[in-house]
Amino acid sequence: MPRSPEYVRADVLASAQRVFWRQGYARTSVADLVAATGLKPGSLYAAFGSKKGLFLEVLDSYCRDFVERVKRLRDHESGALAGLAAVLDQIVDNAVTGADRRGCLAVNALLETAQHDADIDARLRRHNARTLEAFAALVTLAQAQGDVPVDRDPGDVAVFLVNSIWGLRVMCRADNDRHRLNAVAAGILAGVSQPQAKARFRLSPVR
Amino acid sequence: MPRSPEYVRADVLASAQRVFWRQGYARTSVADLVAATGLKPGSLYAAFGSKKGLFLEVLDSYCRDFVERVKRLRDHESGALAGLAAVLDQIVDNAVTGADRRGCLAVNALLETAQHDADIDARLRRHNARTLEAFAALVTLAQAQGDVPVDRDPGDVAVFLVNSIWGLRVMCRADNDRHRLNAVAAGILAGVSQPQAKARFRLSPVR
DNA sequence: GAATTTCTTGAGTGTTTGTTCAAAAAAACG
DNA sequence: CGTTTTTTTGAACAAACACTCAAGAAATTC
Repeated sequence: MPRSPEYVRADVLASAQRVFWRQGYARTSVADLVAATGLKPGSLYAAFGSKKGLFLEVLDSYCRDFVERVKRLRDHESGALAGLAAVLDQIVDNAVTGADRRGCLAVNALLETAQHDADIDARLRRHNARTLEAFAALVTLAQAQGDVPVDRDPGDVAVFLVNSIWGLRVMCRADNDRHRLNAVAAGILAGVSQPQAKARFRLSPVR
Repeated sequence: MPRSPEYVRADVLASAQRVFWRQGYARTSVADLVAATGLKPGSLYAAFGSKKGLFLEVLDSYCRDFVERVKRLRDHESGALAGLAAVLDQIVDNAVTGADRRGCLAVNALLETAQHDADIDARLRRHNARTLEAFAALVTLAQAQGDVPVDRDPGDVAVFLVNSIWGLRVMCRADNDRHRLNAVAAGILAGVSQPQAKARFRLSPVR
């Protein structure tokens, strides 16, 4: 007896993701979403509850895909570290050619919205934790492959890596000089494959 | 014959900065600014032209202060690199204690607004360039002080540094684990003081 | 102290926002 | 084909938005 929806949920999410990614959360109006998805307001609200509900679902699928891609780096033919290098390379290349100046949806959302919304904040913190785990596993593999010194803590290397990549996502939006961005990528890889360094300065002063 | 204003422009900018910093550009309404500055809409618009005009002036003063602070690191008593370490330390400490979860106004604006506004974008690109210059000068000094290998290009080290700091500004908003953030800071410092590394992977593939 | 110029005030502008709802249309089943 | 159930539709809503303006207040100059 029931009528089945005409749209495919995944398609709607993909369209909405494009708009949110390009414009950010606040600058995307429901009218924009209506235009992008082809769904009228009523259908959108029946399916997702609210603009924020739709955004949360978009964000979830983005984060899932992201971690999935990181995990897949383990299978890179030239080794895990080479896979990582390829990713950095792609980020730089996209930034320079201007093909993708949108940065990372998760990073954008973290800075734009997370502080004002507990739901979004919680998701992004969890995403960050999962990303760290995935990178730590990647580092462990790279150690087994002889590309990362075994005396280094995989968690420490992972957090350095993720930090650098978040930075690259920001830097790409203020600078598209290939030489400079390549220097960053090279610095990151060097930082990963160097041996454990002794701390030269006290890092947690008592206050 | 003229009447002089009752407010002090610098005070108004400082109040507005606090609000913009905490809430971002889009989430800050003119009503918020009226409440924070004490100026009624009419006076605000007479003085700054528009909400965006006020924001641009706030952003300019923030960027000026920021670069100024970086330049002042040259005078640190234990050397330029130690000054840098102290800054990283302060960022981590603020993030952990929760005293300052606002991040960096410039980074926030870059991700929230720059792509949609040519004026803001231009300012932030210039700010990025000036920041890179200031850090490069700092690196050159640190080389003279024996804390950074002299075979490294100061510009390359500077862009690595700035990239890492932008990353830290992002990471701090998704994570406030002291151990992890300290690992990042240590990784950055190690990355700066290590000798020139040979590239292990090709970084600019032809496409 | 009168004249003049600027600043202050706050109600009011039209627009855009996210969201709702009742009616119409369409699919699935007996 | 008719009944039932769900989706689709688009007009309409109140709230919030950035911004304006005319009138009154205050300070400086002559």
